Amino acid sequence: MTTANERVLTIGEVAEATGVTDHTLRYYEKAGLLVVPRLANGQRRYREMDVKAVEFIGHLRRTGMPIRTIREYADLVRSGKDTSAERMRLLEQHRENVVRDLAEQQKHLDGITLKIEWYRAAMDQRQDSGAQFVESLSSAALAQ
Amino acid sequence: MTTANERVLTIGEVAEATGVTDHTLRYYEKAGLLVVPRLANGQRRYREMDVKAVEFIGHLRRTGMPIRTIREYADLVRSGKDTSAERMRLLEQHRENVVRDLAEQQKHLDGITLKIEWYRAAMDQRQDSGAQFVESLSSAALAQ
DNA sequence: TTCCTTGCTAGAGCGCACTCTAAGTCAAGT
DNA sequence: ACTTGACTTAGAGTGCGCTCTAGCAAGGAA
Repeated sequence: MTTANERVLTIGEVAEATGVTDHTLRYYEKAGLLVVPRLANGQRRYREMDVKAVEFIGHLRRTGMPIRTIREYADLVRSGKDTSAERMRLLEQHRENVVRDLAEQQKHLDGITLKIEWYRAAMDQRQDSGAQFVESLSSAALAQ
Repeated sequence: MTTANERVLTIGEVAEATGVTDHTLRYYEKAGLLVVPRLANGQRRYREMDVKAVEFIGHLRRTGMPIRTIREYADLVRSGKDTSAERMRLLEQHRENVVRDLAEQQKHLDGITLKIEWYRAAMDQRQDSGAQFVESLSSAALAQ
């Protein structure tokens, strides 16, 4: 079922390929996110699936999933039992969180955009009608 | 120009109103994000504009602007000079960063959604055709 | 008066996710 | 034989943004 002569990568090659430092790769492994096979001398050799796992961990991390939750997911994957339902539930829960966060960030971004537009209006105004406007602008900038 | 009898709030009231703890409000002040007037006995009294500032800081923080950058902005606001152009530039720079981050997060979210759909397909498959599928599912879950 | 609440300061502590250091192993190249 | 470079470990250190503690002061209610 498994392909016998799979191409394997050193930790340095995986770091290069994924943009995750070798330090962090070891850290992920120690944290239980990965289990990577070793040579007799102890060196790690990453299979294609390990690299894919690192990439998927990237998706989870960069959407704000904490290491400990990724670990829970990884534990489910390795439990031997069929935990697909739980894993799916965990991912769906996370997706909901991310969608909510994105919406919230968008709202905060709108607040910032409004302020930028206010600045632009203020500066246009000043160009038309002299420096008078500047005073109220200064005090209002963090406040308004 | 300034309204004389403005309503002022204690730190506790501002904490209540903004959802930022009193500890954090003091921390923000120490970090140079706020300058809040005091009573003779040293207690803070927040004006309407201070509360607005806290809220705007919230927009910046929750879109990932570091404290030190918010401090730069606050310093510009308080510099006395007309720094509106710089302030606007700083905010626009931040907005660009946020827009880029949001797009990137969306991409990572898509990767997660794909995996969820893969699980759903796998589970549907299993329902149709027995447990055979489960094996490959387990090993592929972090990898695929 | 005594208690309770709310405030103050300086500074320590925390949780997170890395990030780096020290000291060593190993294999290949010159 | 020696150097180089990539790897190994355990564990310390870092940066960020809070978060909390200790010890004190002031004001109002019972």
